[in-house]
Amino acid sequence: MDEGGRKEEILKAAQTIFSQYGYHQATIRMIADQAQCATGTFYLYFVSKQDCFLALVETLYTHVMEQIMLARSGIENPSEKLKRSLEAAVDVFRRDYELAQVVLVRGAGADPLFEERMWRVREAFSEFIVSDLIECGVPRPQAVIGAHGWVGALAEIVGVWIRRDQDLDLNEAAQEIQRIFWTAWGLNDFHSAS
Amino acid sequence: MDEGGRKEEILKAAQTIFSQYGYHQATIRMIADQAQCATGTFYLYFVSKQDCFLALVETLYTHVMEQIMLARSGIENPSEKLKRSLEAAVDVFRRDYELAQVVLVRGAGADPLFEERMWRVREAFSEFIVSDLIECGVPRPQAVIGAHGWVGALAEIVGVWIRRDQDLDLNEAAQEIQRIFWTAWGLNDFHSAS
Amino acid sequence: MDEGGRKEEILKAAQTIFSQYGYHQATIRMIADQAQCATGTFYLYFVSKQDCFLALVETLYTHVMEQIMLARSGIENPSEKLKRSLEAAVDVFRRDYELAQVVLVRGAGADPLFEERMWRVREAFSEFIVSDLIECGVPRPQAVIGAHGWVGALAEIVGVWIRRDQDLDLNEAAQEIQRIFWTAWGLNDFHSAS
Amino acid sequence: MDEGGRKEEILKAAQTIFSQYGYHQATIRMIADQAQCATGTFYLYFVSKQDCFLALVETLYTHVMEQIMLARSGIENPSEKLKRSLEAAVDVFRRDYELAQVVLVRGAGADPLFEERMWRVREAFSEFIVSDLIECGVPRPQAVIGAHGWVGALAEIVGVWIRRDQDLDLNEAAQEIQRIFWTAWGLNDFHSAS
DNA sequence: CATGAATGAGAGTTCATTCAT
DNA sequence: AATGAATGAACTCTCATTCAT
Repeated sequence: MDEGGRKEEILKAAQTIFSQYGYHQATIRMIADQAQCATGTFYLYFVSKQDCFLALVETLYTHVMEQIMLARSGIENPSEKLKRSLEAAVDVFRRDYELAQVVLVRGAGADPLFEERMWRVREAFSEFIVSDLIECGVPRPQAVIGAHGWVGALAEIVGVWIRRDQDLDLNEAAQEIQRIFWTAWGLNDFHSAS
Repeated sequence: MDEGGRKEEILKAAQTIFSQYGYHQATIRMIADQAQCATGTFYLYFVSKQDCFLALVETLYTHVMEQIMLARSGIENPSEKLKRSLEAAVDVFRRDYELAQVVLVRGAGADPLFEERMWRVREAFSEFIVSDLIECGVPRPQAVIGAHGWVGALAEIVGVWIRRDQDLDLNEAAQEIQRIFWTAWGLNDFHSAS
Repeated sequence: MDEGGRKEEILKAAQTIFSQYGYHQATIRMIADQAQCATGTFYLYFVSKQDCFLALVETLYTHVMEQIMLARSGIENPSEKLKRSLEAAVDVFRRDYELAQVVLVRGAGADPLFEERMWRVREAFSEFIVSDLIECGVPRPQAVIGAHGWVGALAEIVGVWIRRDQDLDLNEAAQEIQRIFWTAWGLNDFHSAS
Repeated sequence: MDEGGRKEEILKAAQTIFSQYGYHQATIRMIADQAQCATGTFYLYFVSKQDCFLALVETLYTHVMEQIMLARSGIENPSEKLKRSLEAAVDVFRRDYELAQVVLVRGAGADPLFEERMWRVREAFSEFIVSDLIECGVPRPQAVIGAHGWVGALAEIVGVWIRRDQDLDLNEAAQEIQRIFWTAWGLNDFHSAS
């Protein structure tokens, strides 16, 4: 059948509501209304409000990781891999606009539990970059700091993009950020991949 | 001493509680307990929970701006001004550890009102950087993106530093971030100012 | 039976509690306890405590107006219409003992909003009497004052009746009040309608 | 000295505040501000908020009774005594506008305790009228009901007068009410006293 | 599976009252 | 006598969660 229906419907509704109201302002009632179901139905698919929010965080994480893996497959050159990875991540944010808003903007101070999870995601993402940078010849200490900086820079850009209702070319901005870090590390094959 | 100021006591307590629990998990009762006063006393000094939180946000903002102004006074060289501004900001975060945590980490998704306020602060900070960069000869479009990226990178570094309980040299990291952006824009007087 | 209607149950409980304690001494918990439900349930049916109280005021108002309309239907003689109207009103108070107590006795100084509403009701009732009196040939200025006086006299009688736990023949008293005003205005068909 | 100062000042302030906001909306703080003293000072003169309110009720009661006594002194004719008593009472209300508002309008549903006191006052006033009426030859049962009706009618008129900000000739209205009851009881010396 | 009425713990907030100064 | 900062009990209202249907 067209199963996968109900839970995904509710997740979609939750995403919309959370992105609009934030975690605490959003109520189960709102989500249920948006999903056109009863509040009780929500609890058939999710243990709690938290559980549902975390599911969204996981979804974004999974999407990002999937796309990154896809973008890297078959590429040997480490700087090219890194470049494509970042492009893939930004692409996911651009396509999953609402989801990115929920996780990157609304999730931050919502709850210590989410923060924990979100930081693990960022950390994971950073370590990814770190290993690529090391392969590119950047010494580990600088690579670690640079990776965090890069993640932060990207998140800020995405945040600005979301807040300004996309009145900013996310791709262009992401490329400028990339150029900055690229130049700083003397990775000279920058223009070959554009 | 004499006063010490009841309001400051409560602000200090609020800072501690908010930094530990986040805005929504924190309760007025917790704050009052921490400040060793009754809940009613809290309301002698603050109109509401929100009001108190915003007061903390403003405090950090004021501290940062004060220190930046101080660091810039008498400096002519634009890249030197920029460098000192950022160092001053990072210094405030390092000294006001808890406060930075409340505002930068917990405040984000807590409430639409706070988000609004925090983004305005970040925006203000960015525009600061933008004007210095332009003075340094960076074209405006790149300056804008770069400034946002820089703010994001710094915030992330501070976030990591806070989360890891300061197990990271914040100064060193901030300098590495600075080096990255500096190099990317070809600002060659970097070492002359150290 | 089936329902009985949760809302009606709560209204009944509120009526009992309000009549006993007055608006401000009554708490939502008292009402919920009386209605044998949780406090949250109260808020499924009423927006606020005020809303619930006003609902009771409206109920009495509606009952009175309904019965008055019924009593007047098909009657031509203006003094007869007036007489029957007043009897109908008194009848409602006698039957809806508690409700009358809530609205007429407890509602007065409880809240500016209620006062406003209650005075509008009394005003409406007065204007009713005024128009009948004018039809009976009483000049408008006297009719207006007389109508207010009549309403006040009746309210006082009902108040006394309620306070003395009905140890007073309300009907008899109302008729004596009527006789007084009737005589004063020389309406001589008094006995023809008894 | 000009003692009698402080307590009377606070009573005056309380009267103003209670008349404007009603018993429950009024706060000790408001009264203290109006009296230009500290909240603690309030409690030097009154045991509680209730105590202060009751003092106002007593004040009005005393004023009314004093004036009535004065108006009756030396008068023999019972209907004349009654007439002058009522005129004296209405006069007090007219002069002590605010106080009348506090007691007659705001005090009603404020608190079971006040209601109790207020009803005793009204009862006392009624019994006054009753005894005069009996002297005038009105049979006791009718006199009792009539007296209550009269009190109610007067209170309503005063209420309307207060609510409409005195846009109504209170004296005239009171006289019309008097005429009504007078005529109803066949007291024919009405015009001799005007 | 689905419902949505019912729950009740717990939040923010107010304000009459006290008491050290 | 006068102060006003401090108190804390008690209130109204919210909303995540449950469960009988």
